[in-house]
Amino acid sequence: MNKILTYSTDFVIIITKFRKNKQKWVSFMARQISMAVIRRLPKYHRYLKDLLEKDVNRISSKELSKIIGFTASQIRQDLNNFGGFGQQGYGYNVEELHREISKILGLTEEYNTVIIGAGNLGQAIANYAGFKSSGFKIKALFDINPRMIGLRIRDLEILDIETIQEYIKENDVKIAVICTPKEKAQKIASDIVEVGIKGIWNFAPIDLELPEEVIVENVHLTESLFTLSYLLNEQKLKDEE
Amino acid sequence: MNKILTYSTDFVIIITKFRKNKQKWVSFMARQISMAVIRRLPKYHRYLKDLLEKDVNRISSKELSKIIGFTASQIRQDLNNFGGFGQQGYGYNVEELHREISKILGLTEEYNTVIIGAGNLGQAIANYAGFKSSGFKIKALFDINPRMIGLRIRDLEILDIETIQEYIKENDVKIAVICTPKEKAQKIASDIVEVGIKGIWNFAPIDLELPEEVIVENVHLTESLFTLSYLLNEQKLKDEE
DNA sequence: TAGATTGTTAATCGATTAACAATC
DNA sequence: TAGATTGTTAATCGATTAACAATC
Repeated sequence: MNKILTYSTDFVIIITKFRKNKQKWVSFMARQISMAVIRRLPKYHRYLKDLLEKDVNRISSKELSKIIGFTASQIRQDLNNFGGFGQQGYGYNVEELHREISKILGLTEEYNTVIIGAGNLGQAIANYAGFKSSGFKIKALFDINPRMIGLRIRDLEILDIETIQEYIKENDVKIAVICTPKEKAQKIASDIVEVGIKGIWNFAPIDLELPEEVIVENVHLTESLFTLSYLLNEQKLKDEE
Repeated sequence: MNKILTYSTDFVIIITKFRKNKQKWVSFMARQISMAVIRRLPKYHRYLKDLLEKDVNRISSKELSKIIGFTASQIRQDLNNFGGFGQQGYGYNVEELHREISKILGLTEEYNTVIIGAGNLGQAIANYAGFKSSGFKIKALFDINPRMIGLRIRDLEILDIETIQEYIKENDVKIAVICTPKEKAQKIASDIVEVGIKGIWNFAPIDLELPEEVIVENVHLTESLFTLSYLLNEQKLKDEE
């Protein structure tokens, strides 16, 4: 009897905590969302934004299927992982759905961010417009090359890599973009995680070894290029038949 | 009887054609290799190169599993899609396997390549070292901005986008890297495919609509960044529990 | 109301993992 | 030879697709 009382008290606490926030509730229930679904979310976000800009205000899974290329069934399954955003007989409200997916993607959260490596790629990313629709705020670049230190990319200063740990602590930086050569990447990653970095957007061609609670998203350009190479070769063999 | 004769003649021709090239034979048999497998190949290639550089000359699927993070079973399955590269009781010869995967990836094929869009990203890619281990030969950059036309990035000239169709035809260009704003990407892609482009490495945040025989490999940076954002948010909710 | 379309369960398909005979 | 490890078949797991009752 005592046990049942305890359980139901816990249950009331949980229900109260999440009543006003369905997304948190769903996350708490934590039927782990598969990476396959997660990686489709940004694409939904992009297509919904396009629709918004065309002043479309409602869309059915069937219509969306036609433009985005997933099956209608998959679209409904995907969205239902996060809540019932649609309405029978009507479909989905484009603006609402876009807003909800923004929230699910965490685009409303802000993160102080630094770019490590101020070479061509680091500079390209510093100027990258894609950041503006996210909560990542670029604060500075870091480089090892004395000739670069002190220079500015737009309104961002290039700082000495030697000072990065201090900077991260003092400026509450949570995210880093790694654009260094692969030889430097692991050491730097370990160093910055030590002082509070929670997530890394990694462009170095290496698989970083870090504590599992640190989120690493890789952009392995070589792997993408080699995949292109494979597919070209395959197509070529097909043509020769 | 006639039919059987015909069949067996065909068979002899096929066998003869492919006797010396197992990879072509396997491709011809065309049990379609899944994208999941294809996208793992560059990672095998990278880890095998690392092993080569460390003068390791043999490795078992079990050992490789430990460093690359796929199961030993998956490694053996993956490799066997392309041929029996291993030896019972011994494992795989690192140098041979690396060479074979290079061939499978088509890294030995050469492709004249152009970069379209000479902004930060286009320049970063023009300077990108990852190309050197592939067969993609960058010949020129193209831009719409008159102030950029005529400038040089390393030893590459920036040419007028207006002249691109002509250039592609005259220089036997087969591959293009698209680094333009998304508004320009579709039009340019259609234009260049018209004059012989076979493959596109697309950095514009749009899904290009092109004939199905054209190979498109997308690098959608925003989608990668938004995935990072999602995972950070998820981790945050976990921490708050 | 009738038609449309969702949310959700069940069926199918494909990819990963396990197991083991073959063999170096 | 005995031990190790592959290549490959079978079992499992997970993701996608189909179907349909609920309901706007």
